[in-house]
Amino acid sequence: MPELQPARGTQDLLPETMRRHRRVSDTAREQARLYGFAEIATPVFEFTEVFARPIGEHTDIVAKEMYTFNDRGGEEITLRPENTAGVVRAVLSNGLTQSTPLKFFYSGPMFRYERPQKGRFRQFHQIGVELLGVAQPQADIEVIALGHRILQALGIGNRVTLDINTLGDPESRARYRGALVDYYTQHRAELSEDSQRRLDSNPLRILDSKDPGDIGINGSAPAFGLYLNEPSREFFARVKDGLGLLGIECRENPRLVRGLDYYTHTVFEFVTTDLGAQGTVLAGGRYDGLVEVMGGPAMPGVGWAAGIERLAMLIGEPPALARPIALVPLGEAAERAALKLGEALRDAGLVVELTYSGNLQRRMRRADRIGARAAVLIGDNELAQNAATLRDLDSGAQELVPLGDLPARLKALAG
RNA sequence: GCGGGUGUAGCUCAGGUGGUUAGAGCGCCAGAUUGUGGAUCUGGAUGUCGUGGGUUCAAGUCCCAUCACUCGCCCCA
Repeated sequence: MPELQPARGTQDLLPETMRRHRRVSDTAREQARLYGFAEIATPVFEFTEVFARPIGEHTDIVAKEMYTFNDRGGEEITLRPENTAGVVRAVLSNGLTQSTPLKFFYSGPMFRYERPQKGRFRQFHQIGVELLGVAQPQADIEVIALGHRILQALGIGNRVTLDINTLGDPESRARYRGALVDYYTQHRAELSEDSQRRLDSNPLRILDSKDPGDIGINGSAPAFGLYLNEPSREFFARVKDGLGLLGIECRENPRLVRGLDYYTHTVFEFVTTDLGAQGTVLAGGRYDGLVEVMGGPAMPGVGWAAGIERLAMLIGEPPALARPIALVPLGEAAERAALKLGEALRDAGLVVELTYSGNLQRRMRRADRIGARAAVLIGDNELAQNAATLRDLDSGAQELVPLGDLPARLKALAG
């Protein structure tokens, strides 16, 4: 074990970072609540099949990025690489399919065995929503609107753009995929090494290639529009219309292809150019076949997930913390009185920190360091009068205040 | 998994072509100020030079390996 380092791709969330994470997840949770999404939590690990089948055996996530191991009972377990499959499993396990629509919000850690990079970790955190049981495009529109609203609320609406595309229904997608395979197979030798591999694993991905040679070949690749059947075309048009109605700007990107097998119809990504190679900040789509693939009834679904780390890096400073009141006792009797006074002040809702050791000067310096709004000094003089010296640390003014008046006085200061 | 860059104090970084006890700023600690913080002044402590090998009379400095971070590819949030 390499000494005292965290395992590769993991990190400690120290208070400053944690506050940013909390700002992201709290904001998302609150906005999701306004749409009727209820928070749930599913296990951090599941039986491997829960992820392997729905995500797709040949996807990178399943083929090389899952933390999979056998537990002591011999079960094959996987740390969740994403949460949609877990949520669907929970829906099926708990018999929730009777009471659609289902609207869930979640927040928690995910795990992928990848080479770490800026905005990419082996343990990372996602917030996400899933809306199950609604086949209408209104579901797509609301889910995207919720993502949009969260980004706005976080103050980064102007740093991201929304890309949107459709993969059509399974029939359209299969026909298009067939056409692409035919086309690229004819040009197999000219394709980049990566794209030759993609041709076998996920041909739609070739459309998204950054290789200059591939881009040339893509120029005359068949367009999805020709293979979309009428219902799929109509569905996508209604999604776009709804977004327009809500004033949500988006860019139709026919090259937007999502990696997971379960997507159908709408796919979308909010992307930024401020995070290097990791541009995607919130992404998702519709997954109408997933529930059935996992052994449930035919049930449509749409959702998205967002990377908390990535969002936390984009947002500004979180709001300042409430400034504490510092208790500064001097002497044995005062220490005891301060302990009790602290509880009384906290009963009044004040943030109170004790200065634990040292002489007056040291304790006052400590009070200053923690950004205290005021210091409450208690020594023998004060005790004798059942009062305390209240010092305003911003103005430097101080006066003797009866203990009974302290909560009100401090609340006035803190407010 | 592939390719490039970086690794010296808690933090940000100096340390030409190898040469004695490895430096600065910030921060930290102590004092000036034994019932009063911030500012100032004075003094102090920082460290397996990422780790392990190698070359050399001598390695923070050169070589190899390894680990971590970082940028890009792949993929993705």
